[in-house]
Amino acid sequence: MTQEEKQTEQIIMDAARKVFQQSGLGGARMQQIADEAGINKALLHYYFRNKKKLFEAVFKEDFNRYMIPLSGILLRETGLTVEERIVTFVQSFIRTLNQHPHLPLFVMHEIASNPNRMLGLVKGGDVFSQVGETGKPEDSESKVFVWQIQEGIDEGRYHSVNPEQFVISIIGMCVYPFVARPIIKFWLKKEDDQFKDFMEDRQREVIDYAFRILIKDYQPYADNHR
Amino acid sequence: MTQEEKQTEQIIMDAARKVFQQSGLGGARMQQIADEAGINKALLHYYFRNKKKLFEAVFKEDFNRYMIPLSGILLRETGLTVEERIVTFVQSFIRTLNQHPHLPLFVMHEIASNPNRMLGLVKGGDVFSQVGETGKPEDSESKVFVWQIQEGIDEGRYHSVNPEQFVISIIGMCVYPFVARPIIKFWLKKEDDQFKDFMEDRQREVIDYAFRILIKDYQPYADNHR
DNA sequence: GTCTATAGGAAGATAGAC
DNA sequence: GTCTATCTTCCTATAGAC
Repeated sequence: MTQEEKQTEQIIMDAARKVFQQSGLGGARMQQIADEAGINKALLHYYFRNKKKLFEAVFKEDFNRYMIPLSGILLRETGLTVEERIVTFVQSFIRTLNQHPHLPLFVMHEIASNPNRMLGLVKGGDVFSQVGETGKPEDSESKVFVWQIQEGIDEGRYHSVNPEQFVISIIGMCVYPFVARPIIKFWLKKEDDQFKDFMEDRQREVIDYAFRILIKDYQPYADNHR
Repeated sequence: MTQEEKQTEQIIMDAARKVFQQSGLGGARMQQIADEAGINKALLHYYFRNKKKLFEAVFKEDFNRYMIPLSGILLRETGLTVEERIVTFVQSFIRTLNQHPHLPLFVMHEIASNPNRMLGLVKGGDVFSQVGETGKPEDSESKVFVWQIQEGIDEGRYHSVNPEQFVISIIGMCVYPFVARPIIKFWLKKEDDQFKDFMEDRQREVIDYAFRILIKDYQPYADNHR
């Protein structure tokens, strides 16, 4: 693949990403993508054969480049403690999504409209995939975090949360504002810039919430200084 | 409007809802809706003139019947305390969405793809709408909950959270699992029934989290009994 | 009110020149 | 590799019979 090919291919994918994120697979128009890329409709087919293949290329790239690494912070075997995972995850997650605010809704919507095909697409580089034995058979690597939390509960350091519910809550607190972005912008009367600032502040806040939910003697720094 | 008209109209809307929720406005096909309703394509146009109008009817009904009342529990002036609001909201919300799991993603996605038109559609019965003076001018009724929380913080009963961030967190913890339903089902290896049970359990858990984030001397019942 | 048949147009995909 | 022109398919929407 020459340098020029890669460049055009990338221009097309960026244009396609924009249109697909706005309109979804069904609603997107090849003409609109071509216009956005400043090229011709026929060229889209030259590079990607058809609309579905173009979509899958975009989706796969998004999922693998962003969703997988981010989930990995929380779920994969990394040697991090529970607390480190939470801090790193929340910060990386919100910062990344602040750069790509349309990503979550796009990914969620397309997975929902065809779970098997979409989840099938990303198998292989998948955080969820069943990998080798970890001494805890019948379960996947993606449960390490869950076990770590359970351990802390058993040792009496943590409140007795349901680890799976807790994980979903952290992710939810981070993702939801982006999914509901237009509503929140409307409710809080914020423009794009202000929303971004609001989400920057949110990092501290969510970490604080997560720790307060989980850790038994948690005393946030802010409590004595606000 | 006769009884029969209303019935047919409702059949069409139910069919349309199903198809729109699965495919979005752009991806939905009038033929598919007609099939789903067990009637003819032409009849759709007889009742709703065109696709866009049919879509708007469905969207508006969903939003007004479910989203507005639910948000109202949390946000509107009702005489409830903060604690009562949280308990009622989380329970109603999760129970309702357990009946209509596709609702949030549908609503969010369509608002995102055209915020002005969609948010315009629901103005009037809107939780966000600016209504009469409440003694706190320049702000809307939908901020009552925020003020209540601020009051509790000032009185030293609550931790010093950012009230807006806190509200969004509660909603996020409730909504996110439904938005990410296929992924979560996949990750936790749950079927529809098990997911439903998981969400039933989640009610207690989220209320617990919310209280632990907010209330200074919160001692959950479960802590002494698990 | 409900159907069949079809007009009319939009959008994906291809052929072929350059 | 990139374009213009065109084919073909599919879908919305309407006309008109019953």
